[in-house]
Amino acid sequence: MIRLEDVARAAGVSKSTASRALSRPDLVAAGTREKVQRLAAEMGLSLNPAARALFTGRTGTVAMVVPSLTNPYFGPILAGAQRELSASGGHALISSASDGDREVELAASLLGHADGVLLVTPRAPEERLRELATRIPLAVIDRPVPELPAYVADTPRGVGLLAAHLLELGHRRIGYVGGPDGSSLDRLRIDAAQDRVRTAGGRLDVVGSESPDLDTGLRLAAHWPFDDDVTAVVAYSSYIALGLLIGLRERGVEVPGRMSVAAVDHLAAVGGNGSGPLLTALRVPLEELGRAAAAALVGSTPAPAEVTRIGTELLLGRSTGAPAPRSPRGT
Amino acid sequence: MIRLEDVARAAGVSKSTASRALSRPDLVAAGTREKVQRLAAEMGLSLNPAARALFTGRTGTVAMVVPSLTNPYFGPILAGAQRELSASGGHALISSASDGDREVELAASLLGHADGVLLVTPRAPEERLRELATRIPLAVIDRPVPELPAYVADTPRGVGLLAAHLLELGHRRIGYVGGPDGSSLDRLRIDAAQDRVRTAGGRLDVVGSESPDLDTGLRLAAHWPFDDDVTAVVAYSSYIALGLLIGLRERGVEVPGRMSVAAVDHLAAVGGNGSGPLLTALRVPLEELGRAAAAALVGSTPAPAEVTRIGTELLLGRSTGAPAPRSPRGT
DNA sequence: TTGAAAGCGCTAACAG
DNA sequence: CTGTTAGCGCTTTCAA
Repeated sequence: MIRLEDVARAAGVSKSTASRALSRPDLVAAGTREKVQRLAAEMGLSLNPAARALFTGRTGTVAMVVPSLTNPYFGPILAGAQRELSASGGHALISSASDGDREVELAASLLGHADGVLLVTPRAPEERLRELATRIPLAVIDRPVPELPAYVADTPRGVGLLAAHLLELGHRRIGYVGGPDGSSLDRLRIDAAQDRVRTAGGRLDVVGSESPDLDTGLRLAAHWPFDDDVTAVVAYSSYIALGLLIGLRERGVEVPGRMSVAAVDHLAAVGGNGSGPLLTALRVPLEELGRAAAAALVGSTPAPAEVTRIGTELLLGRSTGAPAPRSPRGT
Repeated sequence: MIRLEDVARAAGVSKSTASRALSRPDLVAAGTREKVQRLAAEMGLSLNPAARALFTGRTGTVAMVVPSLTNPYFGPILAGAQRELSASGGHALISSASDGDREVELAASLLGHADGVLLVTPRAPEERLRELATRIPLAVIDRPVPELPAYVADTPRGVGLLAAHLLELGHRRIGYVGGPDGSSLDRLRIDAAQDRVRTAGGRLDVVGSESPDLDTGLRLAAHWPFDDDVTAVVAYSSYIALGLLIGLRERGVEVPGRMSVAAVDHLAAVGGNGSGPLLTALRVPLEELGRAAAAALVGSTPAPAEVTRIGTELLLGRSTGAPAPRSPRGT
């Protein structure tokens, strides 16, 4: 590995001048500058990041902590953050934490390794997160933590749109498949949906704490957890929704004929061959979430310690339709 | 951030003794050792990784380069590698490279940041990869590169199993949906399937270069690319297979009644409620791939420069069955 | 505009 | 068993 000193010697200048020619070009004579830069490129100089970090105290790296690397929901978030980081010459450290304690522990252990930590849907108590933030720059994704820079997809608002759509189609009894207990965002979503549905004189039945898999959807379709008069279901995960769609159809329940299905993310809501996407869902700007949070962490100005909400968009697909008539009079 | 010197002072010893008490405890008197260790813990000492790396030349970090962070196929691989790394106190750097050039460029730029690089399904020419390996320790996942430590899922063998299964059910005309051009593994898979199918007097029809999405499957179901006498399809991605399953059923083609569908990975092959998994597929040990490759990179002994094949397992699901009779005599 | 020198925090020879 | 010392490669005062 070729060092600054090698280039300096080749250029016939001192280390200091070589260093300046690269990091503060305006401080050296044009001729010297160009010679050093050319040689650096030719010789393939790569400044030792450790030495650099030791002096500057900055690593150029941001760490991302996610609950799980296998959950496809986090992929786009990581991708967005990673793209933003490499655009500014930085790198992304990544790790997964099984629970809130491990999250905080991990983030703290990252102190000298990264300039900041991006916590994605962290589960530690707010107080611990705020305490952590006093030790290392923090940004949070998909959890609104007061007094911390947080970036959340405004899915509560989006679920309102979803509920409105279903109500407009005529549904009054709607099921909701919720996420892990203690997800503050899921609670907000449920509240938002409740509001709309109740206002319209309907009822929302909630089952909770389901994991975001196809499997969950298939299982729920097989062991139906809702009352028989439920005519539409919203799942917080599009994989659950897809599982429901497949499972219901396998059991002879037409979707959307007898049951409408919708999802709170758009990961599996694909396929618009003229007939519209497969699933009615919320388009959630996951990459943008990651990008914004990463930008907040690497930006020269400290990130504002406030919650930033990013809007979602209703994606009308062919998994929702008018409810089947209650008594088989029509058709 | 509290430094070694602070702890040394508090313990009334020199920096060197404090350093030794932590990294080579056997070289220090029991009393001193315990005092230093206790104080280090109490004061929350965290050794500066940059200083450490500057001296030792090792960062304790391994970089992983994947083609895409949004493709769910890579999640489990990353998870396996990351788990292995953190088990040995290391960290994982992550980035995605859009093409072969960028891959090599990226890996080279990682030189001082990571002790080694894990390339997942890299697309650069073998020669460039071998050249890269002379500059930084390398391990490759899911591409057999001679003279490099490579860990590949033996899906060619697995596809043979899949083909045998379909042939045994009575299928003779089988479709195959292949991946991006130039994937050496996919070529091997196609060859393996061809072999089996031809030997049994059947024919394999291949369409290629499809991206691994649900969407692709839906599209193919809508614009059927195979001859009408094809009675079974194998897709290299389970998301494509799932899309096919949904799309075909939506068009009234029963699966597996009129068309059998199978996949070369098990990501979407879920749901065994007594009736078996939704999809017939190959269980591919993705986490194990990541784990093994990461272990090779951090192990004290250099990784063997050879291809290690990891077996797959046939997962019989309810998306495959006997072909429908050609002429509608029976039933 | 440039060079000499100090030092970031740590570890490992080398004496004692 | 422990302390002193030097130095990893870089950046930045401080003088020239």
